[in-house]
Amino acid sequence: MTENRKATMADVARLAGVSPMTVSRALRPNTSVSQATRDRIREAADKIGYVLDQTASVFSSRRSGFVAMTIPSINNANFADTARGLTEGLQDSGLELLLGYSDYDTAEEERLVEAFLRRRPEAMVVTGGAHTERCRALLRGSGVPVVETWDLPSNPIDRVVGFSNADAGARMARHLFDQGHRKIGFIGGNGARDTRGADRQRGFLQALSILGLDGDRLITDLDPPITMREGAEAMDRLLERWPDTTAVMCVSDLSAFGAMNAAIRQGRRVPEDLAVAGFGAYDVSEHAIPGITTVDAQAHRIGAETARVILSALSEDEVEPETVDLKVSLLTRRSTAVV
Amino acid sequence: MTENRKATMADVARLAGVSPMTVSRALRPNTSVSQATRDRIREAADKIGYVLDQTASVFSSRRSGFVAMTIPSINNANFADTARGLTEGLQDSGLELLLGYSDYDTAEEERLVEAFLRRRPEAMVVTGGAHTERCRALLRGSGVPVVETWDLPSNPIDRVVGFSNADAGARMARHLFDQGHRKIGFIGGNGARDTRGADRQRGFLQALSILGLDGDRLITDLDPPITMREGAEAMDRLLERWPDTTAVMCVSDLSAFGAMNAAIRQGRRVPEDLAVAGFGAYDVSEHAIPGITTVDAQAHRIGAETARVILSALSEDEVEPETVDLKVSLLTRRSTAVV
DNA sequence: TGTTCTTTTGTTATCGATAACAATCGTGCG
DNA sequence: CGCACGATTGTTATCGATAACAAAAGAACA
Repeated sequence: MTENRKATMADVARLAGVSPMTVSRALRPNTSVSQATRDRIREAADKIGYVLDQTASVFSSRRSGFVAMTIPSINNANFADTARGLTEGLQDSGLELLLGYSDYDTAEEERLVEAFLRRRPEAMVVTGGAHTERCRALLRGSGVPVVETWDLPSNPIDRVVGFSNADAGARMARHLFDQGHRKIGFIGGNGARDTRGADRQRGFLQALSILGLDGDRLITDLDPPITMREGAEAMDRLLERWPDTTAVMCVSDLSAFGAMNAAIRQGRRVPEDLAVAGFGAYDVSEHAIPGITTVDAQAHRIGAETARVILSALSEDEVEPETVDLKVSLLTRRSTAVV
Repeated sequence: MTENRKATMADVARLAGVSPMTVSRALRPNTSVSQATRDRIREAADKIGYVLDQTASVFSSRRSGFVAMTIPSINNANFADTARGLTEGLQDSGLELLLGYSDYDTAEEERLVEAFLRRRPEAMVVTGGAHTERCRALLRGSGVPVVETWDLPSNPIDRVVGFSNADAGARMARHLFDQGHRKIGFIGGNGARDTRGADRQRGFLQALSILGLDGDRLITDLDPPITMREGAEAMDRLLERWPDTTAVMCVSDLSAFGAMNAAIRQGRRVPEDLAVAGFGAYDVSEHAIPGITTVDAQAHRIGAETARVILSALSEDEVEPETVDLKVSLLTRRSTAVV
């Protein structure tokens, strides 16, 4: 317990009367060590409270045993679900997941990626397809599989597991149109930071244009992450400027919830006077009153598929980098119902 | 880019015409290297796309450069805020934060802690004061500062930055009593897993008892994490069993939101017919209609204080392990207003 | 019993950086 | 000019585990 020096394998080996190499083997699975020896070594290790020095192990074996992932925000149920799916998918392989968050900032992402690469991960997962040039170069030169997620970059670095954010936006525009709306607004973020949100907006506006509608009812000067508060303030501004708006799509469910409740506080009825839609299939959109129409991006499945792609890339056989397009689905709820 | 072998310091050294040691110094701050040499080396490193092998660096210097933290759930705004506060507080020291989540399971926490310790973190942060015996032994024997957070354990392992969950529950019980309620329920989780939630419940019931009220209107068989859905279902069950209940505290804001909206869907008016309160000061409690009374546990500050405690523990001078009790504050909103 | 094959254990070299110490360079000052 | 001292650079040993190869011990069979 209170040793001045931490125990090493040599200490365990001495106590168990074997060589350090045998200790090394005994503490790992799938190694050729007799059960009796293994037990004796395990016991000796426990006795002196030996904890493997993985820093030495990693250095020696050149296997770090982890996969690194950068996400824009740690406090986001969608990315958390993806991380969970990825963790679960990696479990059996013994790979751990290390997470870092970039705060929707590509410069910070670059810093993070570099910090991770210094620790020699066995694969890298990043969110989105927008990165600094240097970040792309670092990832390309890393020599490990790279997976871009939550997006379908036109010029991918390596592997991709995502969906079309533009499509998701377009889907919602058509839905609102189908519900009879012709004066439709959008609340979203400053696209320079949240490029996926910007893609949804782009797809949304493109669809409006195809449908012959104006796309000028926009509040898009918010700084990601767009929270409930930002959604609420944006809705107040939007309705002040364009009071005859009948439907609004928000870049995320959180902002949609804030926006919807801001409208309700103003005395509008949802969906009778105003339809509201979000994105992401967060819990809050299901439990809000009324329930909020949203898009399910299958966050968990993105993680699971990413795990599969990584494991296949790390397998012996030569594998062609793949791009997995997970289609999104529309969840229609009362917030956009025709009444 | 496409080297078959990754570049090492020796390669950079050769290119820059210096010794590997000088390269090592040049790539670290606060080292004695002339500006000219430093520039030349940096340039050479960039040229061949050299990325420091931190696994070797860590091994050699016995400084891993990271602090590990276990949290019960990654998808929880409170713990995310704490993690953010901790990250920010550690930034200047060059320490990174690695997160792992235990899924409200002490056995999983033990596994996580052991995995982290193998990588020799410079400090360990855990959530709560309940751990397996072996986990406590591992942490005690780790030789690094350990901080337990979000709790005030009676028998701490080392350092503590938290608050009294029992107090928080009691505060809310008294508040509901003061608002005139006498038939008060509680919705929470299975205490074996979420011990902090159980502490809030204990404090809550103790306060009710002191106030001379019954504490039997309980729905506490839920499995953490308690989501909006669980809150909603629990409220349905609670109101079916005890229809005359006039106030309910929920173990978290998420469950409170689900519970409140379930009651509203049943036709109850909040707060006129039923008061609802939560815990955690999540965004949703502020933006819900009506706003939900809650307890602000200062999640971000817990992280910031934890960073301070760690840095002080890692400083040269001998420091006595400290316990920081961050008091909570009650945020009263319309969901518990007298009308 | 001796031979062959498999399983178990041991030996040696090595991963890439940095600590600790040594040497050299450069500058200021008497 | 020569000395002293600080700044800069180099040399050597080392961190702790594991890969690769080698040897020994057991098992199987004729």
